[in-house]
Amino acid sequence: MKQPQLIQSPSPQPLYEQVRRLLVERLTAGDWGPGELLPSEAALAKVYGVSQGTVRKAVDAMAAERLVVRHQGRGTEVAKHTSERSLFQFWHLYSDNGDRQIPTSDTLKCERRKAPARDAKLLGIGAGEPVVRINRCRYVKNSPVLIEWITVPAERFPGIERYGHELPNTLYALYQTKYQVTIQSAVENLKAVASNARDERYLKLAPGTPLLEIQRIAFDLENRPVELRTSRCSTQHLHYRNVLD
Amino acid sequence: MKQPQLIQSPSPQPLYEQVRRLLVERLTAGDWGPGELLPSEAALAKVYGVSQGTVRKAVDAMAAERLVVRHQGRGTEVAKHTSERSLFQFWHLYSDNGDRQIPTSDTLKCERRKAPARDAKLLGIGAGEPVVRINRCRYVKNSPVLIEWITVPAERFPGIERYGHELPNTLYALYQTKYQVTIQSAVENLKAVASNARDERYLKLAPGTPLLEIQRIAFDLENRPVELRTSRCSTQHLHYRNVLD
DNA sequence: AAGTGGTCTAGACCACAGC
DNA sequence: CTGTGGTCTAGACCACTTT
Repeated sequence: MKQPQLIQSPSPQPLYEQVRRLLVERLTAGDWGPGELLPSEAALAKVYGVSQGTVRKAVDAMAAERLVVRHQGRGTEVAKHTSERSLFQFWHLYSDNGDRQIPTSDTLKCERRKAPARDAKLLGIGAGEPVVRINRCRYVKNSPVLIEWITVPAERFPGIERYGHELPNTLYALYQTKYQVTIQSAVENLKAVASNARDERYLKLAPGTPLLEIQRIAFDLENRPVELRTSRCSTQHLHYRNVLD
Repeated sequence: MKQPQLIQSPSPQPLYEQVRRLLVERLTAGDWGPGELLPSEAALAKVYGVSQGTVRKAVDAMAAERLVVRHQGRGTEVAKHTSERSLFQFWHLYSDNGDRQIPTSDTLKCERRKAPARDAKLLGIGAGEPVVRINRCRYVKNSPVLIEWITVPAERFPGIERYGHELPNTLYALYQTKYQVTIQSAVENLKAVASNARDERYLKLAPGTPLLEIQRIAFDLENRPVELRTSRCSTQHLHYRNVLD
């Protein structure tokens, strides 16, 4: 029988924070899968021996982090990596006319290899440990807009290289459903760079076109780095939008 | 005598939302200036005829928007545009070595003119209405890193063109202290572009260097657009960092 | 010591979803 | 109708800052 994991009132951490941590742990452990409903606030309050208001504050925090989605009258759902979420949280490229959509993908390469020192360091693994490297070209309305390289540790995604050209468009949904890895946050570094011959061939560009290069590190629920992604993008008809507030 | 502005319980808006709006209004009207303390939660609860918990939720929301800063034991302070805030909220360029600082500025031009149609539309004013246009070159450790053009409506910033070369480095603090305009949020659109002769002269670049162009629209407390800013930035030694979560 | 925000509780009532 | 989250209250106690 699972015990209510003693919680004490006079402690370094507020109660709602302790509850939040316990819930995130259980969520990470897979006690409730993406799309399922958490127990009701009243039930959780009883389990942890705190008031419903305290549970509420814990769940509010998780909702703010988009770990969970509240539905009045229905319950609180564990967040799923739908294409919606990918679009709103992880896709910042807009057409200049305002359109916005997840582009389609062509997988160019997908193979296992040893991690270069730099990638290994960023992923928090040992140099030379196996990673899978994916190269894709992505299209909006059948026009190529960017090429990207993705590196993930093979250990967290066993056999992912076998998907090859069958890799789905929204990788984060695959990570979540097939490998129980939920991408929770990311950091992107942007630079302007000149296109090289390879860019020009795939993106049909004139030599030396300025490109936007986006280097992303994506993190799981426990803030461990799980994916590196470099995208080189023509901004002739697109722009990267960022809201500061 | 100012009346507690009747608040009714069964209404389209939750009470805490009504309180929040009223507080933001008074804040916009200047009832409390940047750096001052709001009345205590208990006092506000009495004024508006609601419980302290409801005021708390309203103020929490304002704190989340960075309109206000809470200090346990001291009170709740109206947010100031310190260089700190400018740095954390509105400055996304990092040195590749990780450093980060507000660059110094040289004002190249600062003059009144009629708003071009495009700028007028973005600023929500009539075409041809007066604006002030500022051109600056900015430096990190005495190296030029970007040139920027800033356009503000003359009506909101009367006489700002007379600052000329005396314009301070952090304009948003000037807007707030001299013109009671608090920049609250902004939207940035980024593109990679090729440098032109002017860029190359000021930034000491080779012809056709790729630059990061950042177009920003900044909004005040009431979400009205009050500043347009275009920055062209060499990303040889800098990058634009964005955190997604 | 007095005043402030921060946490926590218990309980009431409302709005909505699903049976 | 029942169960869920959403709002609101009143009051207790704690932690911190200021006088």
